[in-house]
Amino acid sequence: MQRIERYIEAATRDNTRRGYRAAIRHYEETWGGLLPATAESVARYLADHAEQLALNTLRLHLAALARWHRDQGFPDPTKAPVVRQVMRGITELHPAREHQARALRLEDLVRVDAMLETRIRTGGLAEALRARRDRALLLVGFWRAFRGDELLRLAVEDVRQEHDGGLLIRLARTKTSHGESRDYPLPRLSRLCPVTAYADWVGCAGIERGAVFRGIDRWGRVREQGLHPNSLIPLLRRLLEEAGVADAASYSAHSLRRGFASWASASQWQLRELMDYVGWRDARSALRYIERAAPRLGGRIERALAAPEDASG
DNA sequence: TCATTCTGGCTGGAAAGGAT
DNA sequence: ATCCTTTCCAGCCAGAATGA
Repeated sequence: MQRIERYIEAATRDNTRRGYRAAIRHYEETWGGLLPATAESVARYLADHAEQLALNTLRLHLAALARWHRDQGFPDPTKAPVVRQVMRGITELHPAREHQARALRLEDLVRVDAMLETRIRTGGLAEALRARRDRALLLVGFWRAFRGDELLRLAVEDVRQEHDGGLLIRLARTKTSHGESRDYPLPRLSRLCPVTAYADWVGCAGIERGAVFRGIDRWGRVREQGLHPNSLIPLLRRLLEEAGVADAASYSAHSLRRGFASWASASQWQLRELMDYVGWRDARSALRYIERAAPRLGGRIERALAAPEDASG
């Protein structure tokens, strides 16, 4: 019995459970709804929050309510026609304006890297060590376009030296792959090299197993555990701020992933290449970034007009 | 000072479902 | 059969409080 529960537990991430719990609490306590709910009350609940909450949040709350009813063995009121119609109406009247993380530009990466380089050469022991960590974090994060959680979950056991001088990183778990792990190559570069930065950090910190990116206290002692996911954003912003990047507070952990994707699309990477490298299975995910680089499209068309060419595609 | 914890709200991405 | 939309759930972000 206990074994079953263990697997059921593992089927849903903590974060999802947390989100659902919050949604149910919101329905019951904040709004005063009764459970099990009727389709009409769910529709009213949605209408009452249509102006305050984002469309995606309403969808999340709906998913939580559906899940609750399914789990308790009640009919699911969220699938009723009224509810669907109300959702459609909200979509119509309050269209979502989604906010995307700001892409980190290569020139800003260069600035931060230069600053860290200086610290490594001239800083004190603790300062230089921290600079080594930050540099590895930044360069691996950017060139591999990892999500924040993937970056912080990285362990030295997952990293293998390749014959060509690059690294091969095995991620056992990403946001979208559950069972199987996947290998991501990390190339050696002539400048802003993530492989060198990684080796330098791991070597100097004497990390032989476990988390790659760890906390460092003010005396320069490296912790056993990895950095907490919530520490990444403040860390990154501080680096950008110190390097003099304008509007440092507007960047986030996802800016590394976005930054790489924007750079790649601006550097004429093909859609397929980008999808394969970053690990997107759906072209639309990659297209989002390419559309961001749309101003360049004009330039490409101009060039193509100026230099008539064959119609190979 | 450098980092973690907590929790509400939001975005992202694959797969299922539906329309044509 | 193909394309588009919806669903579901995973992770991202903010910001304040709290430690070592």
